[in-house]
Amino acid sequence: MLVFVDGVAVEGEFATGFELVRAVGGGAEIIALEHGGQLYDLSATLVGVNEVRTVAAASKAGRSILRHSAAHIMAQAVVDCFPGTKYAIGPSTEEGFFYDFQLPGGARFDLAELAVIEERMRSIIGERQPFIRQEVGYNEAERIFFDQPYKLEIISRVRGAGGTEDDLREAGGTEMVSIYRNSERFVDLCRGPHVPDTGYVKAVKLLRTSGAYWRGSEANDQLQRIYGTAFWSEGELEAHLVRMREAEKRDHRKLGAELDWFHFPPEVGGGLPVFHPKGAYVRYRMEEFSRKQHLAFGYQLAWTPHIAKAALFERSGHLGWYRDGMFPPMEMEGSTYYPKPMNCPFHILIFESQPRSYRDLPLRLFEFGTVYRYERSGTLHGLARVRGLTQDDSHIFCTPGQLADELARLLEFVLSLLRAFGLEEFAAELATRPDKAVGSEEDWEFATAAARSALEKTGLEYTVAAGEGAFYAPKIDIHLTDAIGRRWQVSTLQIDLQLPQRFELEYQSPENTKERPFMIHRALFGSVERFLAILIEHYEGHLPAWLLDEQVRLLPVNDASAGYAQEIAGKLVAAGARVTVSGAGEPLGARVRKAKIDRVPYLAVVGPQDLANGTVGLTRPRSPEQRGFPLSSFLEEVAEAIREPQLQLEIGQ
RNA sequence: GCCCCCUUAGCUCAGUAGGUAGAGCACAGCCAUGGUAAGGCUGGUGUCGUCGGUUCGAUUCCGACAGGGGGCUCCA
Repeated sequence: MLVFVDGVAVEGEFATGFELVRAVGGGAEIIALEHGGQLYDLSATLVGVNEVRTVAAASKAGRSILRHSAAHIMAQAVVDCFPGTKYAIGPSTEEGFFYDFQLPGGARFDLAELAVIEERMRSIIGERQPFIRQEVGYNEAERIFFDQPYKLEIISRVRGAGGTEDDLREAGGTEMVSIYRNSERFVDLCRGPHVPDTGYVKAVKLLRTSGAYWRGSEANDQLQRIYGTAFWSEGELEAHLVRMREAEKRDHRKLGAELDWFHFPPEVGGGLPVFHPKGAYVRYRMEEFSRKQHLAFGYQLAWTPHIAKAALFERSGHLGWYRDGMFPPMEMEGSTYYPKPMNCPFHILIFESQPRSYRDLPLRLFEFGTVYRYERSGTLHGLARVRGLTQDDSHIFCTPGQLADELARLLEFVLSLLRAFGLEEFAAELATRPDKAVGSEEDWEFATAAARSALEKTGLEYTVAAGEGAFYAPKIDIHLTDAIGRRWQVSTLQIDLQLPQRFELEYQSPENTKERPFMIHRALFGSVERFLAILIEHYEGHLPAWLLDEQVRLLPVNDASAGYAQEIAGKLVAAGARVTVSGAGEPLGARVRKAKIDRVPYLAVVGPQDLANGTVGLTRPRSPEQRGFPLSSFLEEVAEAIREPQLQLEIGQ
């Protein structure tokens, strides 16, 4: 018999996955099989199956099998350590796994107990308990789980022919349910698949506890959740933990406070940052640079207020579809005003303030517009998720014929501006028509094709997220990868089919007819606040010198060197640098330490020897110092580092 | 919004088995003029997040609320 394994024909008859894996010369790198769109244990029967795909241990699916198995091991450990514990559900997640429990007497886990549970898990792993799958009827299942109310609930839900995806994942089917047993003591309702035995889980770590309601509803029991993660090797786990610590070190909330850049006064309100002088300076540089580039690239500036009457947002549709995301209304002189959640309606008013000709198009409006959005308190996260944010927002009005080119030049502009901030790794995502969408098929088709051709023109790697578009428009999202490999969504380009229609926008065509323009919404940084957060984390607080209010700090070794320091400062200032001199009021070591904590990009110690030789003692971020560095080279290097980046653009205006 | 955890000096944190608190850093003054991540001495610093309850007495115990953190959820 011929069996197709990953598309390759193999001669033979295989009772189980183990036999097949052996036959194709595979080993532990294959952890499960897939056929008929389902994943199966290696121990599952293969009789009558003639086409399978192997699931690599290292693949995403392979890792979630591992982590799901680790969740079972954790549940067994918890039941061992806390007899009488009821266990609920325990899936794998993006980065690990969790399991929800109800401890006897409503007890909670504490951190010390996690270590005990982890220790117990290691001994279960050491026992190499096999994961044994069985299919049993409902009555049998109810007998097995007689003292597990959550499992019984899942069984009865599945039995009632209902059952959610989660229920099915736990129970495994609607005729029979599947269970996994991996010792006399522990059995769980589970669809699987699992690793062959507990010994496959080479590295496991419990990370934190939190509360969670059964089935996510506060009307239900309150359970205790433990999060953990697992890997195929200690090395991978260690790398993951290092990455977590690294991310923690880069946390922009911590660095923001340390650098004295911003904070969130409770008196102002959650998600509403105030920027201190140094942080405000960085913002100012980011914004001025961006404004300048926009002006050079054919944009015109716009400026619009923070609030507007309800009628505007009714007309734009925001009150219809976005009301829950808006700050509540204010009354004045019999009118109702709302803080704006977006800038587009205002820019549209500018477009329609006068009759427009095709000669006016494309009309590109640009604004740093601060918008206010209601984000639920639990979702706020430093500058990355706020309630008052400044979008570097633009709206481009163009003819249908201009759309594809306009998108292409826009993409290139976006990428070159992001590159100017030292970011290098990008990926795009084209989000297409969702099921629930407005507008004609033809319009969607046209706009999506324009987006696609723009992406292909720039050669940017992109994926298609089918059905992920806004209900009114396809969009292109730009993601960037930071210095430690995390992906952040930044820019978004949306081709709007709806607003021009709602506002009945028109322009006069060359044929003297009235035509409807296309509109492109575009935020480049996304929001200034969030982009700053990304920069802080990407650079670990060491932002490029051209953005900073203090670029050079000079440290005279003693008072006798103060004159030399002042002389150098004068030259640097003349070259356009922002310089401070930290005089000999305290010991040099202390001043050096402070400069490093403040992350000043250029730190120059000058003393009598430097004065005599025309040198400085130079320290750059995260590099060893260089003593006796020639002053002239230092001046040149600083002049270079503080220069604003130049955009590399192929498409002209 | 929901769950769990946390909230003591500007910051990081200790502490009181219920009798109104302490360290380091920071800050101020004086001394020290120092060659690359904390020089020395002296000094001031707190409604122990807020409100309520229990108690002779609450920073400590209980409750509510606020703020922060970790998750969940949501993100046209």
